[in-house]
Amino acid sequence: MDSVAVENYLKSIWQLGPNDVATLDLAQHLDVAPASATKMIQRLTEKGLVNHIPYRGASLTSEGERRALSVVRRHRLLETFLAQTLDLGSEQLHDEAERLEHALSNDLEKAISNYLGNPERDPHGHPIPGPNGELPVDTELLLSECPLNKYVTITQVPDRNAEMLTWLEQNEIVPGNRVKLVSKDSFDGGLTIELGERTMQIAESVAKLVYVSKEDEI
Amino acid sequence: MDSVAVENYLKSIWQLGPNDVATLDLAQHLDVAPASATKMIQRLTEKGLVNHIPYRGASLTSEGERRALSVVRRHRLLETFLAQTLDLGSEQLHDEAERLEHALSNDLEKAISNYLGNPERDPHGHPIPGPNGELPVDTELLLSECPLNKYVTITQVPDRNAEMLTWLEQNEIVPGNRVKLVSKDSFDGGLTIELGERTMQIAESVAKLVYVSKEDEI
DNA sequence: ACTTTTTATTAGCTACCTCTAAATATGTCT
DNA sequence: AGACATATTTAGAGGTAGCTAATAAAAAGT
Repeated sequence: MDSVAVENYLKSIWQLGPNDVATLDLAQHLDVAPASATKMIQRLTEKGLVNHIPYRGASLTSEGERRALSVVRRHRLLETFLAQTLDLGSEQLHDEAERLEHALSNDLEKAISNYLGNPERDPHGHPIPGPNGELPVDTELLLSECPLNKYVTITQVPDRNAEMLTWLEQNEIVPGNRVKLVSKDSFDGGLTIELGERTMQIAESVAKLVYVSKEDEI
Repeated sequence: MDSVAVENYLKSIWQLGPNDVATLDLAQHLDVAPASATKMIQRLTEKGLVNHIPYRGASLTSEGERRALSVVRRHRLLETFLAQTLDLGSEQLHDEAERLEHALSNDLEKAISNYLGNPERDPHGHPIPGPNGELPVDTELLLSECPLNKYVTITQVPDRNAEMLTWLEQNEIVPGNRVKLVSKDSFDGGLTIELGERTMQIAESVAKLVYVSKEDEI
């Protein structure tokens, strides 16, 4: 089994991918020194989990991706499980799953998935990879890039930033709700959206993390 | 925070205690080489978690015990939580809790305890230490040492050996059930007990791991 | 094209936790 | 008491993962 560190590196490379990931980005994402990231990239390359072109970047091999998706699956199943049983703040969910994901056995993963009815989305709307790493083809688009004046349904919100998540929730930007993109400010990239009766502004940096779907399927 | 290894050593010393624990016993309990146990005992002594008299044995300091009990609390809360939500085989519970206990944050521990109504026993009847390490005074006695021909209530069964646990369950030796000790075979230590309508034999080695209570309180 | 800045890698060190093999202490048996 | 067995510790080494400081490569600016 992969160590906690290895699992975290694989997951981070997956999250920052699928393009070649820069060492500095990876190091910052994991809050380690760049030299540590280089070292680990080399170890992972050795193990055949990562392709690395020195001074260029790193990407996952198919085996590396398989293992990364296994971590993501465990993470999202745990978020779903904890959200359903305990009722924790949405922000807390992520942190707890982050710790527990590395300690989840195959059997327990199955038991949890089963208990939840083998869900395909976690509470933030993120798709849960299947047991063998299958991810549904993503027909969704970013809120920042969706057509103007058309109602769309929010499908995914980011879960990594507790502050942002709280803000999104307070503004009812949660999976399932419908919004309409009214205008894009070409100057600073800010977006104006209509949400129920309200009209509000949302920064492009945030809109780039929210996925929506034109169809009603979620 | 303590590492997984440190937490496991502290927990093992607690389980094998409260007398001085021999290096070899500790090593076997943790499935490591004796030299590894010596090294760790020295590290723990350094940290003030263990008292060690070389060539004699190791025991927990009060701070060491506090931390050990915190691990035990997390373990038993997790067993209770998993037993209540998922329904896993009783044998599986222990193994899963063994992994997850090291990844349980304070907040999640509280949330789980709260969700369960702050239970005082896990599914095997073991008392769950309080948040500050309080353990109820144990008024219970071993099945192997209880008075003859008196009905007693089973309060605790061991959880560390899956095989034994299955056997105990099949024979309805589970917390809550009442038994009567009919006779002790002074030759090999085997015990004859009455359980409902049945009479059966139980080895002393097993009876030494089962606790019973004379009163009805459990 | 050359210099500067940014990014990445290497070198060398530390801590943690493990191991085997060798040395030492303790306990037991005669 | 002396010898043998058992338990414990020390010595020495290896793997993982982190760090800082120094070096090297790539990208950007003038």
